[in-house]
Amino acid sequence: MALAHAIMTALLEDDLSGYELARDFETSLGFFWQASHQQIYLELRKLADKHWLSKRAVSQHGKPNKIVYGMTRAGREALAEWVFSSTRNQAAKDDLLVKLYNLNSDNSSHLSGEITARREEMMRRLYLYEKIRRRHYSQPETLPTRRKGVYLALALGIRQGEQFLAWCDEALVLIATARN
Amino acid sequence: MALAHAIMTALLEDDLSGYELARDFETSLGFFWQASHQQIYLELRKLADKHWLSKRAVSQHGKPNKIVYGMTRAGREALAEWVFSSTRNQAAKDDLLVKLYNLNSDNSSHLSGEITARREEMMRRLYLYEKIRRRHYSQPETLPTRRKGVYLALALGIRQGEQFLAWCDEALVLIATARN
DNA sequence: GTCTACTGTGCAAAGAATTGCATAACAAGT
DNA sequence: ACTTGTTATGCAATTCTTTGCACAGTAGAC
Repeated sequence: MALAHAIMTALLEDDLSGYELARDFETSLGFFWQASHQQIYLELRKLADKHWLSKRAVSQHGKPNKIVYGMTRAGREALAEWVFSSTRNQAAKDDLLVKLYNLNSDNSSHLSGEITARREEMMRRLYLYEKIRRRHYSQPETLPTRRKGVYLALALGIRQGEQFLAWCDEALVLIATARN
Repeated sequence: MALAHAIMTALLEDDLSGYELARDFETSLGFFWQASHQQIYLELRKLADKHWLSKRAVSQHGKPNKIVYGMTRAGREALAEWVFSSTRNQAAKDDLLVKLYNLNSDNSSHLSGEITARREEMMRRLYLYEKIRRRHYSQPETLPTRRKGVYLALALGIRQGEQFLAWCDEALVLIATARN
């Protein structure tokens, strides 16, 4: 049920269409909960059927029309309640680490390549994170409560990201010695 | 397809039954790829049907009989090939972070509790990690290639785990100030 | 004897997620 | 005119994962 709640969380402050949500998911909440547009559109319809979201068509000029969703009172209540539910231990699924268990001299250069690619992706992401932090969260203690939570998610992303970069460097060095 | 490959990876060195695999998944590879026993049993049967795994019944005394699976030549080849496939960007789904986006004075003490619980779980896990590292991976440079890969997965787990602990402390402090 | 815990394997239904495809309005460039 | 790119929404099939249940043998405690 968490996708539904992630979507509602994203709609807490702004009403958004499926397309806008899907795009936002690539940059903010989506860092902590990925979803494809198919999933999002389907879930939005389900949530509207449940009356946790309201739905309205918006005509646009210069662009196709869109359907904008917003939180209802029932939705807000359901979301608030969900926060109190017990959190299941998270996913933790990473192909790359499973692949590393299979490291050998044949695949070491391929795996180095994968790690390098991941490193670069993480660099880009960290750059974004840092930009957001500087811009909106430079003084976390003074933020209103809800924003403190958002800051903390960001802070974890930054910590983990930086650690990941350091790990990539360690890994690349160690794998390089394995190639001989 | 990655569950199949995670299972085969676990079977690279030892032949195991579904039960043993499920148990091992809770402590080693399972740190990077979680799976329930239902999933594992099903996947094992599928893999045996595909002839990527061999299957043999083993009678035991003092315990129910079991079915032990082992890698076949075809399985090893398929696994080796899979390592070269492109790795999709990983899951990244964490309820707790979505919940943090909903932080407010009502739920702050609940969320502190969740974070505390996570922190303790991570402490236990780190303790395990460190034990394994000291015991088997104290000198990574001298390990045979494959073991270097396993070490690297462990090293990432340790780095991320330590960072997570630090983050929990940061979060608990910040949330405590939010409660007022 | 009965209860609890551990070992061991499995089915079935529901829910979540991926993959591939399909459609369509409009803008801007060639 | 034609192609490319962005905005915008959706269906269908398949695969993956979770949840709940079921069965069964053995050991040890009470």
